[in-house]
Amino acid sequence: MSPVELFKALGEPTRLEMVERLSNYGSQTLTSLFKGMHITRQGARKHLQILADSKIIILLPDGRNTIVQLDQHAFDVGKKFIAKLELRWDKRLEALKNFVEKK
Amino acid sequence: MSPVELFKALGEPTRLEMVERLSNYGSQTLTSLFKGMHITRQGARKHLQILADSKIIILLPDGRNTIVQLDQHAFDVGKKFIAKLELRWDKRLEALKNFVEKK
DNA sequence: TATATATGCAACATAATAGTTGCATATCGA
DNA sequence: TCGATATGCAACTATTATGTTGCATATATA
Repeated sequence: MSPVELFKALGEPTRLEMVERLSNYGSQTLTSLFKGMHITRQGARKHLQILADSKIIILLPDGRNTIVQLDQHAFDVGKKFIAKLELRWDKRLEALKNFVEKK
Repeated sequence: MSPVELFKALGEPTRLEMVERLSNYGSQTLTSLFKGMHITRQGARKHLQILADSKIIILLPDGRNTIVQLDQHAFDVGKKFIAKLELRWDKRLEALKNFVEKK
């Protein structure tokens, strides 16, 4: 999963709220998850598919229900990406500092 | 800045590449930044405006140039968001573990 | 076995996004 | 000063994303 895809999936209000709900209240069925949100079941289903494609959630069919659960490693790619960029940032600042001091 | 806005800004290939370039090579002018990317200057400018609105970069007019630099705290909101969600996740797992053990 | 519940898929309408072209403006340097 | 360079803004187009309605299917449960 690429960082772009992860960020894109999280960069939509309805989807991010779904992720927060799952984080707060744990796994639940598709129907219970979108209730209270101003969207139809089919609309919610599309968002869940996008989150599943991005490996943020897992959709588990269970009889007539579909259980939605957060993927344990949902944010790993994002965390790594950010850490890598911040490391480079720091290294450049360090190099700049050394350069200035040597003058 | 909200997490949604941050993730949305980062969830686009051209913008994410711009952020990576800034991280790798440091601050540079608008023109040097988009060169080599398959996009016009005006197209690039739109993306930079979005990144600036999201407080990921800072646009500094300097004579006829515009210096683009990464904001030092660009990812803070995102890191906090992820940390908060993962903490909740862990707490729920802990509670579940305790519940099961007591049975 | 009916009936209610939970879901999936496809088609469509609308809104948002990405990217372009065209034109205007400002600044640097010979 | 004059040409080259660097930029900004507005209008337009094409593509993508969001969200809906409608219909079909599967599974609980009374």
